[in-house]
Amino acid sequence: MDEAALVKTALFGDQVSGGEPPPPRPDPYARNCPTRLLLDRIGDRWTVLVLGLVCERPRRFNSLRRDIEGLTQKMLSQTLKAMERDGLIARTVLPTAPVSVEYAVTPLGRTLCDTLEGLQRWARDHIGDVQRAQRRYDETR
Amino acid sequence: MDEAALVKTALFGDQVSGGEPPPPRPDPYARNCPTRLLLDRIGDRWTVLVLGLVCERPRRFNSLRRDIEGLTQKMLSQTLKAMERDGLIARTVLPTAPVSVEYAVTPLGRTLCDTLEGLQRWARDHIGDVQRAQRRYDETR
DNA sequence: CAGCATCCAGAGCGATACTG
DNA sequence: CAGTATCGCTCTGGATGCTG
Repeated sequence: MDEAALVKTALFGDQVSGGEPPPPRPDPYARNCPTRLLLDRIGDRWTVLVLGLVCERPRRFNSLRRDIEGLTQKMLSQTLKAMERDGLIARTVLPTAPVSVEYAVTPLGRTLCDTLEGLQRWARDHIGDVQRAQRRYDETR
Repeated sequence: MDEAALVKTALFGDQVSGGEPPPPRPDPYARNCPTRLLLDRIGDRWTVLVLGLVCERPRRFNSLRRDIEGLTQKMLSQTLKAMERDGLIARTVLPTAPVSVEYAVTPLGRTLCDTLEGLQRWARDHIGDVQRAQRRYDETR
């Protein structure tokens, strides 16, 4: 299937490469569009929340675990690993007595965090509207 | 019955209910924090993309279907319904020959779209950095 | 054209137990 | 403290076929 190949290979060789004059379609909504790639990474339930906390100040594993309600150890572990892989946070092992690990935001992570702040503000300001809309919709069923 | 579309939103019936005095903690990361509620709604694979297109100009069903690569009819249908419920888009049936339906952004939806634009810009500008970080990480395994 | 119904594979995630 | 490993369920979402 060409689609499989497309997803795997064209990732960033994207529309920047190629000698094509005008791309047949601009494809802002192609499988490999940056927005989609980003959403695949931060669209999960925990990444944004963890990033928010780590952005405030470096954090330890169990500190994060405690502060995010409902976040299990497994998911935190998994989330942190993925974020480190994405270059959003940096992991540092401190040579203390029972070993402690610190997670700090990277410069790249911080730029994302700044951007996400707009989203968080929108959520605070408008989630009420959304919920009202939902109730209204549900009533007319 | 496709119950998946209407994910039961205990949303605010959660801890907002009841007659509890003052929340012992401010809980910016509680289960019902606005950011989490928002992410639960737009964190899926399609909502943001659909919103982006509908924001440009009102769109018809199959128009959206064609322009978003890989989007199936089922998911588009599901996504549109949820977005309408959330008050982000409005659905209008036009009395044409073979019936056509238009989806237009609402004022609320537009404010969200404006906010999301920051995200899309970040994605365009930094997704390359993320991918480079991933490769670097994977190589050191 | 604009959907709905059904089937089911796989991802996501919580619960639990164990380790250095 | 900071994780890893495994099990099993739920939910997402793709494929396919049908309707007004």
